[in-house]
Amino acid sequence: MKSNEVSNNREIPRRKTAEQRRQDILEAALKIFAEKGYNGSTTAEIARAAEVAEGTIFRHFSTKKELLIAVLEPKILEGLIKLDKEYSEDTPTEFFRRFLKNRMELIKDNEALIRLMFAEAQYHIEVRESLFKGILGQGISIIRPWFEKGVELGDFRALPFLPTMQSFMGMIMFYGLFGNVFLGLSPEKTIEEAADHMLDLFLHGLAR
Amino acid sequence: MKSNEVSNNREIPRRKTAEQRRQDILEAALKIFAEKGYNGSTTAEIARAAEVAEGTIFRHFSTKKELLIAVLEPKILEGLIKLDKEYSEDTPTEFFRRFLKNRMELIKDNEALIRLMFAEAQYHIEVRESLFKGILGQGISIIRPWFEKGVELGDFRALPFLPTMQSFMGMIMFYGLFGNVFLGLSPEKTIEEAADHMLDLFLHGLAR
DNA sequence: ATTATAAGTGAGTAATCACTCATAATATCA
DNA sequence: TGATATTATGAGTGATTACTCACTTATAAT
Repeated sequence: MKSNEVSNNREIPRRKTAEQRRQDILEAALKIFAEKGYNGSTTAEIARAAEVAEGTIFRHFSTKKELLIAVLEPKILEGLIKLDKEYSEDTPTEFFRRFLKNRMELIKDNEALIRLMFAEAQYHIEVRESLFKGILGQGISIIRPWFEKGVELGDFRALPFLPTMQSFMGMIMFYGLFGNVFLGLSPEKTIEEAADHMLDLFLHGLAR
Repeated sequence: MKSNEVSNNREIPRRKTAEQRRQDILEAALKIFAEKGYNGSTTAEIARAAEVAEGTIFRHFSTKKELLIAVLEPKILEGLIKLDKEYSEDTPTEFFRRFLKNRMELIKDNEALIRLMFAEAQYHIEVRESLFKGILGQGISIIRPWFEKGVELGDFRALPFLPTMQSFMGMIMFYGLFGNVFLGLSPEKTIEEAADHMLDLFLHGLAR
């Protein structure tokens, strides 16, 4: 019988599964890393936050850096897949609205993770590559056909694709990562509102 | 007579001025910090890069953190002032073009500094404040009257100021900090071209 | 029950780090 | 030319850190 199955009246400690421990450590590591940066965090502190002994970390991850990679690597793609069921009946404009909202929500939901990713991407090549493949690259390749469709239909102007996307991504990223911190925007604004404003600006511009 | 003044034929070491030494250290520190981050850099390494003894660093800066602050603090405002001579004859649109170009050049010229600043702003309040006051805040306050003038003249739509600026700043920052790295944009494109494209997009939008 | 395996622990370790300080080198002043 | 002040030096220091390992505890297999 599996020992974790049913409560019996013996008063004995029940151990979490190895997988659960791993998750505890990952969760704690994300928290600490996001707070203090990779080099500013200690394995002792992470262990404390995860409520495990320091040695336990190294049973699950052979080095601190491997822990960082594990924190960043897998989660990224989770939220991206949804969009891949192509709503092929959408107009390009409708697609952009959906995409924008999805990304803004994704960023808000994983703010610590993404912030950490951008910060550490500066110093670790692996992270940089992961960031490009995971967030920026995926976004670009999903958008591209819709962009081109929009141009064909005459809905969009035939602007150069990559520079245009760079600006678009910049708007989104900056909103999620720095917006509320630096510009003191009212946080009670919903993502919905913010997304609508950004889309309006992106599609129609500031000029009358 | 000042000892550093004229070359004489005695073969003796000439000491740099204290100020010059300070600059050497600051320059080296910027390089190393930008490369590896604050916590990833060691004072020994900075000393080596500056070609001074490690102790010398601490004669000029009492702590490593003070060195970081000194690296970031003063330079920021240098490039900003130019714009303050108000070209009051400009149209709002012309102002935005000038502003955009100025900021993009400023970012390109100080890429390491600004990249470092954004990275460390996550972890040090002083840096965060300095970033807001120095780059983002200044930009916002310079733009505002021109934005309002543009709305009054009927050149611009009456969009909410801060969210609009957030997107604008996002486009600029992302271009400077991540654009070439992540999106593989052709680096032979001049800033001029990039700025013109960004302004076009910002003013008129993607939609036809 | 007994044994075998997997998982957890935390004191210990070698390396590294920011910072100090006694000494030396250079510059300034009398 | 000395006397004094300023700046530079780098070996030394205590604190911190990532990682190890001998050992304990829990679970699975026989």
